[in-house]
Amino acid sequence: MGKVSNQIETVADAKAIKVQKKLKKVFGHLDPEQPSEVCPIRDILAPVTDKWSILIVLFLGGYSKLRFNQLKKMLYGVSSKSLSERLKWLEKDGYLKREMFSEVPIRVEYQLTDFGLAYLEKLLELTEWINLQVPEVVKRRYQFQQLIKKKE
Amino acid sequence: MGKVSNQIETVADAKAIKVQKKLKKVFGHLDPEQPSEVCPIRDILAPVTDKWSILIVLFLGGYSKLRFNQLKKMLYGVSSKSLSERLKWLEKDGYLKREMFSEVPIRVEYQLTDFGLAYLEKLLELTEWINLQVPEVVKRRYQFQQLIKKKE
DNA sequence: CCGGATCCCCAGAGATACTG
DNA sequence: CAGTATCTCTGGGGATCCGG
Repeated sequence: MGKVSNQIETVADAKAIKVQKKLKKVFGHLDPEQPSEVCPIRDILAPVTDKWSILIVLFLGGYSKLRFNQLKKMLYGVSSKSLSERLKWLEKDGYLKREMFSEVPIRVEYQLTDFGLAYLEKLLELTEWINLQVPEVVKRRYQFQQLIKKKE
Repeated sequence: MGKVSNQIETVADAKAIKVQKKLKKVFGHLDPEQPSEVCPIRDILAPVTDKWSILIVLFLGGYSKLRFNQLKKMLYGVSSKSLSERLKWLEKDGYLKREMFSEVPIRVEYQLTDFGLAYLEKLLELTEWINLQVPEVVKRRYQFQQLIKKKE
């Protein structure tokens, strides 16, 4: 039994070592004392993995072009301020382009760039996977809640 | 030229239609008036795509088991409160398991579950991709900043 | 001592009203 | 219509405390 346990540990450790190599590439720094100037996760990825940014990219993927208020309706619950900020950020990093038409009333259209489309692909892989996991996660949350209740 | 333009639009639209089909699966509701009870993005995915959660999963992937303060050092900048909350959330949803050893001093180890390892795989795909994009994003941010300065 | 929990405080998100 | 301005207030960080 100890042998089996050891084998399992070895497999897990071998896996961990592979991941560590990838981590070094991604972080550049695994030493917290000497963080690299730009952390891919903290500075590049995380700012566009929040709820609104993900929804913006997915909906722009699904509709090609969308106006400000069209997006706002689809992302029900978002404030003008948050939507505006998220759009500005996504534009700044090159995920989407903003086109303004000086008509009356004014019209502004947002559309994914090639870079945005590449990000969309990654997001679709992630969202399709999570979609399959929803029932299990909901179940686990419920079970966890029951455990808390028992303790009280 | 109009013809070329139309072709491009057609290609983009065909792409959009494909994405729309996937969106319907992921959202369950594309009608904001009738949002589904559980939105995979808002309720299941987004809570674990924040900066700290991503880093936690990646580091647990790289080290198999980690104690609270080990994690805290690796995630330099995180507060005990935030780390504690994120760990609790990730445990609740089944990404990791928490093992407590009633020694003196107390020892608590965190380790990814199979579900957590599956999520790790998805995160690695995403982070390896973003890692390749870092230079371009940094460049675009700089250029955007220059544009703002010019306007001022 | 370690792993949090608690309290306090502030930046940032949200709601509302307003404007080019 | 597409945002800003303003106010509010919650969520997250820092410091401190505490049970095991």
